[in-house]
Amino acid sequence: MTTSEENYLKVIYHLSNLSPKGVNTNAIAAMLDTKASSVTDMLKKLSEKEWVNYQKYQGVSLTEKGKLNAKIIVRKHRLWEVFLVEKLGFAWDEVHEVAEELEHIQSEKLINQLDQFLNFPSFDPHGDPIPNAKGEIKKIDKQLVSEIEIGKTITCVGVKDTSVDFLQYLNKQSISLGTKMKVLEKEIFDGTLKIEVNNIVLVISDKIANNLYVK
Amino acid sequence: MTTSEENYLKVIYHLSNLSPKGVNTNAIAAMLDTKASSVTDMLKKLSEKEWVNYQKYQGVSLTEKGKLNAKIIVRKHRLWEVFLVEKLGFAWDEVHEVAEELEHIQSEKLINQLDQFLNFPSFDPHGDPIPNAKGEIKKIDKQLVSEIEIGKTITCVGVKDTSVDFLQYLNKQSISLGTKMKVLEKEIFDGTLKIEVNNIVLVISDKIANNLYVK
DNA sequence: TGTAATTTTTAGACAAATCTAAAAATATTT
DNA sequence: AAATATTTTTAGATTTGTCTAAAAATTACA
Repeated sequence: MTTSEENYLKVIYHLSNLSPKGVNTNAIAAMLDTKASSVTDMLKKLSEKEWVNYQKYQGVSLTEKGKLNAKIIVRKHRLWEVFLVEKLGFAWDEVHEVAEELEHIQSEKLINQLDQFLNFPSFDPHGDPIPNAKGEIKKIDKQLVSEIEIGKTITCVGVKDTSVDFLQYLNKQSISLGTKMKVLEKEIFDGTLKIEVNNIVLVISDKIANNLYVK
Repeated sequence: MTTSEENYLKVIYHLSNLSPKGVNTNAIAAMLDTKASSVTDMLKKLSEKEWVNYQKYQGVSLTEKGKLNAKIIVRKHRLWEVFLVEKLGFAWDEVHEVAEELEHIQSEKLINQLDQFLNFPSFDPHGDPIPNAKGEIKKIDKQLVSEIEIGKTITCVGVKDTSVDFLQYLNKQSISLGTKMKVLEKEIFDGTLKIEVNNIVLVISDKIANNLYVK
């Protein structure tokens, strides 16, 4: 499997959660920062290898084989992220780019030994679940801050957006996994929230509230 | 720098030690398992980037810039080998292939943090020196077993050939870095040696004796 | 439901790294 | 030094993944 093929499978896997009936060519192109025509070419190739179900103009979905492959790549990505943070002292906003490269290293032994070395972690530094060697994923129930009712005390367990900008915003507010907070007030007009974090009252936009997972 | 360019630089670097006046096209092709014509193409490209001194039919040598780049790749390769053996429990005959992939990951921070995590090792699992971040290499004096005079007691400090076949031969004889041995007898006719290792008398061919470093 | 807008695909081209086959340069041998 | 052998380079083709521009299909909407 080439690096390019792996990137396509991973993107289709992630987009499948949002549009389960079929992923659009343009959506894939946007995620991979490439052109729709390039996506079409690759979809034909992936289809021949039977990793995706593809019919002209109808979007794609992963086959079982393709889904397993995708999960293995996600597994590798997230395990490397844990390694970078836990062992090499990277911050959670510094790991993505490097993990994008490391996830393509081909060695089953490497990844299983790494898993063991890290003590079989279930979640990566952004709170996302790590598939096991069979591709099985342990799900936890989590909600977006925007869905929490007023007065509840909650704990940060993950982020939906893992962009550097968002993570660095959270750094600035000293919010990380495990941080406790309380929803004080909701503004109906624009979805703005007032929350208490680290003994400070913070106003967060609906965009923030829609990208922070809590329990 | 592409993976392919990095592989060429690394090979030219290693071959330069053997033929300092200029590395041959065919020698590079043999090392990279490719054709001479492909090598010529790449040499032109490397020359344009000023990483090698190249004149048609005259062989190549690395420029200072090229040599530094090559040493950084060697540094990465050897640090990853240490990681695989020390942290992930790989054997010394299992690391080469994976390190060949890992050496191409592009992140200065990654490699310097890894160096620190491993406690700034000076040698890889085969006894080869690890260049520091500036490309400086600590040399130790070591000799081939074939050069040792009869009666001397010596310690294994490295291997010249790092092929799986040779390393597994050494495994079979329980020879690893740090193993002590004594040269008992030399056969003039074919260079065969009798040595004492692990309280056993062992007959080794001149090929073995020419690939095992001791001190 | 027919027209316009959008999405997707096709056709043909390009860059990187490789290959084969043939030509050119260098090295070796007699 | 001429003939032969070897090494290296050139010329032209191939593969992978990408691109642009145009055509085709689908979707939106008036």
